[in-house]
Amino acid sequence: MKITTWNVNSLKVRLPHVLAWLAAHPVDALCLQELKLTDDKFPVTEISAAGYRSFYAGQKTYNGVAILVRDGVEIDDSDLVRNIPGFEDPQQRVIALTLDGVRVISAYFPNGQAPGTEKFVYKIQWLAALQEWIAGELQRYPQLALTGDFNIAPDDRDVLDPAKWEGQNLVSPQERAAFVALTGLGLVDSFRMFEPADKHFSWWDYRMFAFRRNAGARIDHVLLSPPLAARCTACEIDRTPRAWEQPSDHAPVTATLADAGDSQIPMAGGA
DNA sequence: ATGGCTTGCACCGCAAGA
Repeated sequence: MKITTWNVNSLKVRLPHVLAWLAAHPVDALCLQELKLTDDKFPVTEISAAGYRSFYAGQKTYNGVAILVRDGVEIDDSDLVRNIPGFEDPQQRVIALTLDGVRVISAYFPNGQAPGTEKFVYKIQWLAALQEWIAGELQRYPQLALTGDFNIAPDDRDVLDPAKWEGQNLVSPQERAAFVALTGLGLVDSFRMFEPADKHFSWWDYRMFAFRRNAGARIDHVLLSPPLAARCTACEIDRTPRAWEQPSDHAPVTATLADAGDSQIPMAGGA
């Protein structure tokens, strides 16, 4: 099973990119963020023609999340969830459903603007609500993938110049503590299972030739619960679409899971 | 250096992103 997260920064503008990328990378689940459109404008027909079912929670102008599921993947949408249960919020930032027994969550974490602002306060409150909800979800769904634009660079390897970033939005101690709280629930940063080096990014500012200079940050993540981490064989950031015409400022990040019962690790005492 | 791009909205300059 392959699960991808991609902040597309307007699905209206990026639909051709999404379709082209899916044609080359037929992943099982594509989690999208920043749709920036209402549900009535969601391109269900085009995505269906590409062989994917659409589940989405949109709103006008801002936010909006979706999960595109490849035809043939078993879907249980009886427990489809939009937004964080119990957390009153008009902003559409979360959608979750269950695929082949795997709880897949597409989340668009608040940006936060800057520490000390109202938006930062909202970000911290949202993070606390998310953590509480995820703790419960892990009880119900041992196989869980929390994917999305986290708007958090987990450590100093995840920005180009840590000294310049110190204390700022995306890297502040409060945000990083929230990320550690999620990993404290057992979730594993799948990218770091395979790549210890610094300067691997998933987002680059549109300005100042940031992509060309690799002046970015790693803020898009696929976090896996322990049973899924045990099945994970790769996590890759695809920089290719960032170089396309009129790109999203984020790159897709894909985690690959070996089939259940098809572990890469040889079984002790096997035949 | 609070700029620098890009998007949506709405009516042409603004908010928001990260």
